[in-house]
Amino acid sequence: MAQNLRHDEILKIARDLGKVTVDGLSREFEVTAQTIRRDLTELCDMGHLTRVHGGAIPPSSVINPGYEERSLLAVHEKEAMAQLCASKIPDGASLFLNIGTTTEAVARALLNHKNLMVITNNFNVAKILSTSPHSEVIVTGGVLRRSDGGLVGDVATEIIRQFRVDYAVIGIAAIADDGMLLEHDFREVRVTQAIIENARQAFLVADEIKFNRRAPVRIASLADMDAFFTDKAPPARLQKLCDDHEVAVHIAK
Amino acid sequence: MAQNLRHDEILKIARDLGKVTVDGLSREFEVTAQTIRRDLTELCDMGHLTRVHGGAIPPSSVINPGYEERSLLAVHEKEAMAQLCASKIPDGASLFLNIGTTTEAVARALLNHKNLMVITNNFNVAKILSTSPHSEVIVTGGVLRRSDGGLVGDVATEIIRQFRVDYAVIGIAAIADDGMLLEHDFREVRVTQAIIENARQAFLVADEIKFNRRAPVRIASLADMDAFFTDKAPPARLQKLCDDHEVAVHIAK
DNA sequence: CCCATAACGAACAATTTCGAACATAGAGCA
DNA sequence: TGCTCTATGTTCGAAATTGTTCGTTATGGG
Repeated sequence: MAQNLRHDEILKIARDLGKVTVDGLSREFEVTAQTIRRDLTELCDMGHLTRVHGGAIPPSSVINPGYEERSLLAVHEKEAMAQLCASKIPDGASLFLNIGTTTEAVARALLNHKNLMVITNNFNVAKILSTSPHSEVIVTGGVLRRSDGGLVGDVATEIIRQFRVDYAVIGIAAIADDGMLLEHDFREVRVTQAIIENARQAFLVADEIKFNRRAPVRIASLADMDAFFTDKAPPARLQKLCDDHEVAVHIAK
Repeated sequence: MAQNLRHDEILKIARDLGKVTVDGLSREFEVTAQTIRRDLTELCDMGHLTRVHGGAIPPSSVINPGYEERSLLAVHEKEAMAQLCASKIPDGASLFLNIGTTTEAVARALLNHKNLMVITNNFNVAKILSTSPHSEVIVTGGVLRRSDGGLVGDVATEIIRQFRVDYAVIGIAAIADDGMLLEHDFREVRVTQAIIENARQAFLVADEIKFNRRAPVRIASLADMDAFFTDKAPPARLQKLCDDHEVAVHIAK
């Protein structure tokens, strides 16, 4: 990885000005445009810049601050899982969707459903579904957590208890070996538990990554779910747990 | 993924000013209007802006179909009012913002303030302010009303009562001759009243149009406000009411 | 209601930028 | 010295962007 002399400087300029141009840099460093293009190509491959015609800009500075990278992880798998999950939810159903990028994917997959009633503490889910004229969206209150669009706070629990819905669609941070569902933030525990308690059926949606992750806060057990949507066959122990507790396992594609 | 050198900057300008014009941008970037039109078309296709005749505005109301068709003129006046109102709110303040497109404009004008704490039952306001890393946003829960992004429901009142903030920024549907502040939906009455009660100062923001409108539900009186921001001098009777009750009247431009 | 004006979008031409391939220069090393 | 390796310059056809023109469509004023 031969770090180029210009690279640091280019990044600095890009951050200062919000952009760099091939032409400007080639004059600045007194090299040919082609050399600058090669620099920019490398910097973009490393993810430090985004290439545009005529130059480059810092990666998605306005388009979607920070959040995008995480949601880009395994887009296709998430999409397929979400579609599968959505296909099990009929038109006219009422449902909860909790915090997490996975549930956002489900929200997108539900855009063409009709007459849904969706209750969510996920600001992004509300944003997505608000574009569909077919469904009613109810948002729980709370502090808006910028990192993931979560609405955090106890009021959510109260609002959720006012409903008794058909489905709960749950996304989580990690699944332990023994089937424990885990989250990072203890404030979400009660909310998610309330969601599970007040739904007739609970669907867990979690991609393979969650099998190998850790998180500190215990929310519930995989055994409490009615269905489990994922993208790869789960480890044997989890599969057995599902079999023992009659949790339907759906693997996308 | 057809990103362009100008796109990022156009979005920034649109967010700062609440609008962009084809003419203004073509001068700014020194390219022809047609090129700017192409840029705007792409940004709109990606959903980052909403096109209007002569320019584009942030899609703060993807939800609100009527709003998109309004002319840039109205946007401009609202913007001036909003800027004026925002200028009276110091960094570090806590405030309520209620439902209405006017308060959305104020939210945009507040984007560069630091360390604000904003409590709102306006989904669009939350969306706008969530892009700023400087402020904390708290949303009340409720049913998401697609027509204007309002969060409707009684929980809002409860949440609001948990706070005692510095400023309440109130937008309303109409002002009667005698200074009554009016709304269309009775469900908003208690929420807005709670907002006024729990703020040290109440700011009313309303453009000229509101003087000549009618609405059925009484919320409060202009006399209860501490300041009134508008874009044209109000009718004599209202002006007198303000004078009598020490309501500061601020007329934009 | 009609008209003048501005804004719009499509099509085409002119220009700029891109990336690949190849050439060149200099550094490091046996 | 002769060799290799890397960074850079050069050239050129392809692709993308931009400017121009023109007929169509909104908007605001009489």
